[in-house]
Amino acid sequence: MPKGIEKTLLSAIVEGRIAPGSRLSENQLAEAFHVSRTLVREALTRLETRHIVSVRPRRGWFVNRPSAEEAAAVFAARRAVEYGFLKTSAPFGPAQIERLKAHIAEERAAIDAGDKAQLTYLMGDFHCRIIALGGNDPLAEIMRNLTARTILISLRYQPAEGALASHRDHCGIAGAIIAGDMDRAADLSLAHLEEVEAGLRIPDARDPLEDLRNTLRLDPAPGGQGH
Amino acid sequence: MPKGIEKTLLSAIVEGRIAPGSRLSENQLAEAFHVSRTLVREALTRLETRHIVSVRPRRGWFVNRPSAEEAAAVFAARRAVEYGFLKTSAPFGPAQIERLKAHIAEERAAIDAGDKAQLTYLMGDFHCRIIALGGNDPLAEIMRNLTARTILISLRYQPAEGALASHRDHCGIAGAIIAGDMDRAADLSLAHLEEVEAGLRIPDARDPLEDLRNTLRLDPAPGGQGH
DNA sequence: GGTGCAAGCCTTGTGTACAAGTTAGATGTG
DNA sequence: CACATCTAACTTGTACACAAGGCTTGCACC
Repeated sequence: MPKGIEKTLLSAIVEGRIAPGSRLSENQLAEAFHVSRTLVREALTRLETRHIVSVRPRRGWFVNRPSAEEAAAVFAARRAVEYGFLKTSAPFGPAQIERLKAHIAEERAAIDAGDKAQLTYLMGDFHCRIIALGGNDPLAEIMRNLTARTILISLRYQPAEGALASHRDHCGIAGAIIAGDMDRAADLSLAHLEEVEAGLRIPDARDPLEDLRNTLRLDPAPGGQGH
Repeated sequence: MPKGIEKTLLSAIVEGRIAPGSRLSENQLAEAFHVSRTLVREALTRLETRHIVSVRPRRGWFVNRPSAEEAAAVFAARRAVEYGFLKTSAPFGPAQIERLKAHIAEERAAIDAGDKAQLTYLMGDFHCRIIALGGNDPLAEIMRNLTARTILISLRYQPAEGALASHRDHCGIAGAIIAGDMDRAADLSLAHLEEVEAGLRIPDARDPLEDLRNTLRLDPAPGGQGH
């Protein structure tokens, strides 16, 4: 059961329904899931090990708001993992290529529909699925976690969408993979991630105002507080 | 406090004091750590998310015994991560090189001392420290987890030590890094990991006897049960 | 002797009670 | 009115109690 709670919470977070910085009350969650705090705590603990949420003692659980340093590190980690995966992988087979094409189509559909949250999710999921298609579970899980953290970063620092540009990049990467040119795919991936990172609006770290704002804005409330 | 329990348990496991397959009793651990089962469970849950232990419902917690498939996947993941890290990293500076040399010296000392468990630990830690020296925390944590799993694999499948050969490889990789040739270091790393994996004594998967033995050997008892 | 069954012990799973600490708001005081 | 202080409500932290299911062992029966 707690695995389900973890999954549900994570979905809500990466799909943008719970904003970074939100407080997650054990009691409210327990009530919402119709379980005791015990299971909620287990789920939150699991998410903490994945760096999705963190707890401040006696204060509460909060959805992580990645710092500029953490954001840079996560992007660098993604570059290393994705580049390493593509460079050490054999070219994809027909079945894998088919599913890759399916994802690209999904992205285009989301763009046409104009669903921003869904789009943010799909943009991250692209990289995830590529690795998942490789069939390496540990690596896929690593990528899932990094992607989730990336979404937290995007939600915090990416006001406008470079989504269209991302989609173009994705098409290029997918094209290289489909052509069997993993080396080119790796290079394109690297460039793509650098471009996305460069597009983030990360405020000047030495601006004391930013820290102040973070300190003051404490609990944006996770959702409606039913009757 | 539970973080400390997690750390202590993990140390005991990766240093070979608790064998893969051992059962970890919540009650015994609670008694040993002078805490309630609650905190022990939290620590075990954390280790479960890291794929170090797993729980079989109403049966107990067990230190993971990686299957042949999992072992292959973990090695492939390590290759991707390590290769990607080296390929996307800038050459090391003097301070980093110094600490790299220190590790090599440590390895040699352990070899001379002949401490097999310590050696297994250091052999894995080499790759860990390289990435840690890069200063990327998320990637370092990923590598720590993969390394821990690799140790479980080694403890299970590596009867004799290719430790000397590994040390030679490590010297070569370190040498390339020190020379500032990250590309060569990456290639050497790849070859090294392939060699280590090839040296594993993984039994024929289609041998039913192996599965039987796994099924039968249930709980080798985690340690002495004295008071 | 062999076999099936059942009771008791031991395991984890989950809920609940209380302890410790933080925050917000009311209240009294200058 | 401004400000310090104290109290009350709410947070997580931890222990504990009980529930549910699995394994072992002893016993009855064939």
